Amino acid sequence: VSTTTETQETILAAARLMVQARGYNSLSFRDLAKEVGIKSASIYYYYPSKGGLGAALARRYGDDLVAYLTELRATTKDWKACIASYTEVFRNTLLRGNRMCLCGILAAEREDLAPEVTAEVERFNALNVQWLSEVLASGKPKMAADDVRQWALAVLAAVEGAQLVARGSGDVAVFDQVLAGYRVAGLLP
Amino acid sequence: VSTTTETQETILAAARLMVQARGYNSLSFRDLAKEVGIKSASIYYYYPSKGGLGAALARRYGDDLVAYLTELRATTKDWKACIASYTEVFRNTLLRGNRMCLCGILAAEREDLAPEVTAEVERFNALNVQWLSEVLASGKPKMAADDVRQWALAVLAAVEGAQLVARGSGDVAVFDQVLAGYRVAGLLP
DNA sequence: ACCTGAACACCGTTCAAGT
DNA sequence: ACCTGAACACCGTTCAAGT
Repeated sequence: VSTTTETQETILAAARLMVQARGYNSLSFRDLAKEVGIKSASIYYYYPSKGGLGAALARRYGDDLVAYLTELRATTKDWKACIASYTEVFRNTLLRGNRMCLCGILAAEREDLAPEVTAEVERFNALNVQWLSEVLASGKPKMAADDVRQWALAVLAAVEGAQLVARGSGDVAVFDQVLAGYRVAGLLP
Repeated sequence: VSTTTETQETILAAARLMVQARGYNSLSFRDLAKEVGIKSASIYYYYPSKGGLGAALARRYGDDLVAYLTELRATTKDWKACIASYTEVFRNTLLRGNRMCLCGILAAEREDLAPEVTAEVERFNALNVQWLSEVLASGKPKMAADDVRQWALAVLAAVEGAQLVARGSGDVAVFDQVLAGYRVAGLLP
């Protein structure tokens, strides 16, 4: 159980937006500190290193998504609507300044990540596969558990890929077109 | 028509591997120069800036892929075998040091790219969609051209996503599992 | 034509010092 | 408890100078 101070929250929020927009490597402690209103050296009072901040960032990102998805599943009965809301999350990220899923962009930068950050990225993927598996299984009750899991992993990868290519094109319409293609193929309901 | 010197080729080859492994932002001119056997300032004799090198890198990457794919299509009649070889290219990239498609990792770093580099990333995507469209159309001759193109774009995004998630997991088996999921869904033949 | 050392403003990080 | 300035070795880039 960890508590965070107000300053820590400000740091996390600002850093998240910066990393989603420009990547982990481009995150400058001096720029981040300027945004928060402190000096770059002060960040080290709250986080031991850039890796430490990155890990906290990824963990919080996963926690927030799980909170949203849990709530979504509790209030939305239709599994197809659940999947639609799921993909909408990734779409909205693009809409907000052509940003990427935090863990998607971290995956691309894997070789530069501290082990603690890599671990959080893997946890994030596992969380997504878990939730997707539950939703997909509720839609196809007769499907074998292993097949459902494989499907869930494919959905995660496909949506991350759609976001990556759309971002590279700088055009949300590409995201929509790719997802339409997934639906025609039967990957998405 | 542009010719490249021997030194330029050495720079391009070394830089490609470095960017695929660690990303564009992490590419250090000092490290690159050390690899080539010159000083970092000398790179500016061949390329006007990091952006200029990045653009040359992406263009060459696209050219090389097109050359391979054209040859592949000329020698392989079966469209399913063509698609299988296509995905194999991405798989092999992962196998060589957990590397990523150059333009995939550049797409993730889009906000930090010079406009000339972004343009090359978009060209790369277009090249892939074009080739995939031709192959898929040969497999489904009755499908409408727009639908084929949408399918092709979906395949590109899906494979890029599979690579991204697999790299984040540091495990090629994830790539294989995702692709198996695509095949079951019908996205891949 | 091709290469270099030295300088510039940047970066993450450390640390002794301030309140 | 919280913050800072100054220093370290890095970075891309420039440029005058070398052969």
